[in-house]
Amino acid sequence: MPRIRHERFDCSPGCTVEGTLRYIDGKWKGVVLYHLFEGTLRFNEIRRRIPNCTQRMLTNQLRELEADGLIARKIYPEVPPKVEYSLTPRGRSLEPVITALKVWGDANVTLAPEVAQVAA
Amino acid sequence: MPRIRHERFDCSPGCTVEGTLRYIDGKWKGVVLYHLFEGTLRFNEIRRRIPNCTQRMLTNQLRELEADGLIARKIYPEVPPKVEYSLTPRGRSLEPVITALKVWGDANVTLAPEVAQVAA
DNA sequence: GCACATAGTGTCGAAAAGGATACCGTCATG
DNA sequence: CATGACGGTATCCTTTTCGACACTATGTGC
Repeated sequence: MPRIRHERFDCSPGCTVEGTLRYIDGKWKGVVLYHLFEGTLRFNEIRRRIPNCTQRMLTNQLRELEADGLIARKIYPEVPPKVEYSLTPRGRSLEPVITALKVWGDANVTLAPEVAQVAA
Repeated sequence: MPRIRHERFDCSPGCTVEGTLRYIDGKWKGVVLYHLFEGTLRFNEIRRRIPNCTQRMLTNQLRELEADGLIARKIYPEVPPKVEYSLTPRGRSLEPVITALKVWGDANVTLAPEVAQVAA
């Protein structure tokens, strides 16, 4: 269930800002979208890219993104199961937003020391 | 206390995206920032602009924004008390991000029917 | 027969976020 | 004397979020 920040967006006038946040808020949604910008991925491919996210949480986040019309879920009736996730046009339209977030973050977010070291 | 989305931003590679979200996540932060883009405001001026936010929550959000270096709090030693809030340069640098969120929201967020009616 | 991969679901519990309400001191006004 | 504006705190409680862990079904390979 998505977190309902405000039942109605009556907090004027930043309301559509909050409205957008509602879509990408969720602990792993930003990262999931980020990876899907690169192309269609299967469930476990996403999982391997986000090792800190539990299976249950990933399923949750994917379901919410799907319910919000940002990603598409395609099931192949095979065994073992095969499910592919991809962005919808609406989801892809979020790219400038994610990019803006990333640009600011690259300039302003200080990584934890040990992470910065790994990156260095 | 700010919501710690990840203790360390090791969720690569969308990490700085999440890092930015961490700053503007908080039920009323987006709206508060939005109002402060227009200029310096006193506590109760902000309060009146966001009637659905309780006093306690507003104080919380302002404290977090201040701790994150996004807004400045200036206290005038007067009585009755006077406290002014304004954006720091770092806070102002978030404007393109908030704008990106708002642009997407304006295009993609459907307002609740009764709110849309009022706006019409 | 056993483990493994796939893509999940169910249940439990801890922690965090957020809302309601009451309270604080000081000064000005009526 | 009571009320209101100002900028908060303190306390309590509920809701939401999230992580841990176990469990499911089916088919393949050893």
